[in-house]
Parts: sequence; C-alpha cells; structure tokens
Amino acid sequence: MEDAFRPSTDLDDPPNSRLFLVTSKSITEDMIREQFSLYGEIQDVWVVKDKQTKESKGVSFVKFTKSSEACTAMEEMHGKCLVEGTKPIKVFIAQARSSGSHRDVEDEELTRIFVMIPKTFTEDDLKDTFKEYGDIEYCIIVKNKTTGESKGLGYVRYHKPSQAATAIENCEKTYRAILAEPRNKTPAPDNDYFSPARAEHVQGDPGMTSYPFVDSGFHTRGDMRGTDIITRCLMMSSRASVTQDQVYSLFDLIPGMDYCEMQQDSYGFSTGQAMIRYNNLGSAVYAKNKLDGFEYPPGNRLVVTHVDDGQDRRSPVGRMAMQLVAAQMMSIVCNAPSAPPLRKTSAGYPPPAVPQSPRVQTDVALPPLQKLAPSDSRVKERLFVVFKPLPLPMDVLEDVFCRFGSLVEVFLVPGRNVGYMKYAERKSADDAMATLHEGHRTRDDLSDMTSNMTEPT
DNA sequence: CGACGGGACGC
DNA sequence: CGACGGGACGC
Repeated sequence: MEDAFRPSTDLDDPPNSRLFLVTSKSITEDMIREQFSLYGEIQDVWVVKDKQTKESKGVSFVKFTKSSEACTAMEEMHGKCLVEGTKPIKVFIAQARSSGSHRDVEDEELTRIFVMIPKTFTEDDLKDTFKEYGDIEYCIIVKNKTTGESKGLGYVRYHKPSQAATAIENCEKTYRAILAEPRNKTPAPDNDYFSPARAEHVQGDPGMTSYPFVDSGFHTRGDMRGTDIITRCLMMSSRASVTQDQVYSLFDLIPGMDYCEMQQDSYGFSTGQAMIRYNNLGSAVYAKNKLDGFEYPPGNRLVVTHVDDGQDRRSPVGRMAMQLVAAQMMSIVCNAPSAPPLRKTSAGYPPPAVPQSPRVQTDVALPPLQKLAPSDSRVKERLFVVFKPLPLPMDVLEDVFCRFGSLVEVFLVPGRNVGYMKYAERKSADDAMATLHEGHRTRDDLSDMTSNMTEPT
C-alpha cells in the first residue's frame, strides 16, 4: 500500500543491488563512496543519522546499479577497516525495503540459481554452460522421480554471491536464471499425480478431459496391484508362432517403442518370445496392461510381463502416474484413423507385417532424424499446427518435426489442439510444411494437420 | 550489536 | 474453425 506512493522509486531494483553496512559512527558518506565506487556504479549512499543530533547511527546503505556489483563490493569490503583505527565494517545485501525483515541476508540465499534448460542437458552440460560465471560448487538437474527424465530445470550453486549474480545478469535469456529459493520452503511438487487436489484439477481441466478413460477393443487385464514390477522393458511369450514383424507391429501401436526383437534359438527358429522396450514407463505399462492376455492370433493368448532391467522400480506414486499416462496412450491409439482394427474377437490377423521402421509412422516419407537446434537459438520461423482430434505426445512431434532440421522447440498450447513448431532456419520450417501440410496424415492422429506461417516471437 | 532519507510532477 | 507458456529440489 505505502509503496504505491512511490512506484517509480524502487530502492531494490534490481533485487539485491543494495548493501547494508554497519560501521563506526565516524564513517562518513564520502569515505564509503570512495571505497565502494571501485566495485561498480553507485546510485546512492545514505548514512543513517539521528534526527536530532545528526550523529551517524553507524548504519549505511549503498545502492548499486547491479546486483553483481553490490555482491562483489560486499565480498571485498566485509571486515575491512575504512579508516585506520576504526572497527571493521560489516557488509550485507540489504533486505528489500518491502520485506520488513531485518534479518541478515545470508550467502546461502545468494549463491544458488535456478534455470530452465533443454531436457537433453546433463549435469555436465549444465556445468559447462554456467562455469564461465564462476566456480561452481555443484549442479543438479530436476528429474522426474519415476522415470528419471529431466524436467528441464536445474540448480547451480556457486561459491560466491557475485558469481550467481553475474550468471543471472549475463547468461542467455532462454535459461531464465533466477536466484533459487532456499531449499526448505514452498515444496510444491509439480508432477504429483498422487495428490487428490491435483487429480481433481486434471479432471476438471478442459484440456485433459479429451483423454477419456474409454476402453477399446483391446483386452484389458485386471489390475496392476500386487507385486508386478514396473519397467520400460517387456517380455512377450506366445505359444503359437508369431513373426518378428507381427510382434513389432502389435507393440508399435503404442507410441514410444524403442526396441523389439524376437528371441531365436540356435537353429534360427522362434522361441515364441520377444523382448520389447519403450522409451517411457507409461507406454510400457499400457502395453502390458492391454496386450497381456490378448488373443493373437485368435485363440492364442499372449503373455506379457515386465522385465526388470535394473532401471525402473515400482512405486505407488509411479504406478498412479502411469495409469494417467496410459489413459493418454489409449486415447491416442483409439483415435488413430488408420490403425488396424485390433480386436480380441476380430477374425483377421491384426497388423500387417511392417519391416523395421521408425517408431513414428506417417503416410509420407520422412527424412531421417536430425539434431535439435540449441535451445537458445533465435527462432526465425514458426509453424502453426492444428491437430485433429488431439495433439500427439511431445516426443512424437519432436521426432517428426526435427527431421527437417533446426527445430528449436515444440510448443503445444495447453487445452487447445494447436501448437507451434519453432525453427531456427526458415528453410526447415518450409520443408516441414511442404512435407506435412494438409492432406498428408500421419498414421497416428496427426490427421488434418495444417500449418501456416506466422511472425516469430 | 545494527535497518530505511531526501528530493520532488510530464509531453 | 483454430492462436501465443512454463519454474522447485529425496534428509
């Protein structure tokens, strides 16, 4: 309220650019200015004095233009004597005026930054990116506890506040670096499917209700309770002979299949077993749930089990999350316009034999995979993409749209069936549109996708 | 122990 | 037909 009277005179802008000094009462503004101006552009020096006596209270404030300057001055000047024979001064980052607190701001709160990074970043990548601003104590990437995937967020702890401040001021804007909140408070988890409040929210979200828990012609096997282990790796056993291609096609109906191989005996005959791996737990859980007990060919019940590959472990929360992911997978499969009519009671054999093919199948020939452009690339062109009936998963879109080169990012507008493919090169966007635009349909539900050009952000 | 002034209105 | 975001850590 009181701040509203002086909106344009925020003394703590940018944050942490003001110092709080405790000095001998004999220290004057000029002495402070003389010493502290070595570290940056000083906007203001204020020695607090008694209203009546005009004597210094031994407290001063020094406002710098930048937080990094203030931090450096603090680090260099704390504990120094400004004048021979006076007591050593104490220097802290001043509490924001609006905070009301007079607690010392500790280095702990000033040395750790929080950044948004590409999901492909390893901790070493993170370190390499941010070490130019100072010695790093450690780097941490926030990962999904269940799948181990990066959430695209990271923490970098520096040794000194000035290093963290310099990183925040000078790193690429795409990292959106800010000071990290201290670790103990506001622990609002984000992928907490276990929380009742969150579950209600998901149900009430218009963007999510389009992923109904409908059942299809797939066999649905009981439950996931009990002692099943949850992994991305599946073993399929069949008594009747099935070919590699049949198994591949069957399991490839679920997005995210990384690997599928029939086991063979020493004579080259099928053992009736196949190993299948997905790139995410949700797909594997879904595949097991739907294909375990499925009759293929009719009368032959397949047995599908998770295989402990030593990577994924069961957990109640993970299981809960997997159910939701599985529901989305189901919807995607159900909505596939040209997916084979896979029904337990269906007469014909399901999927036609498909030789080793990319896990994303489209009606048009796709170029090979290409690396993404660096996430901080300037976006030269964006494609506006409309999905009917539903958007594909992010990773599938990335797989398709990266093939034209220089893809920077896939962005889906939440709750709407539209999104943007951001490219660093105009030609890549043009090529993608030429290949995928209108009339071309992917084998999944990327149908009726249209694109047009808009101005880059 | 050691925490919040002074100045002052635009094109 | 449609249209422009997002942030948190196993003690």
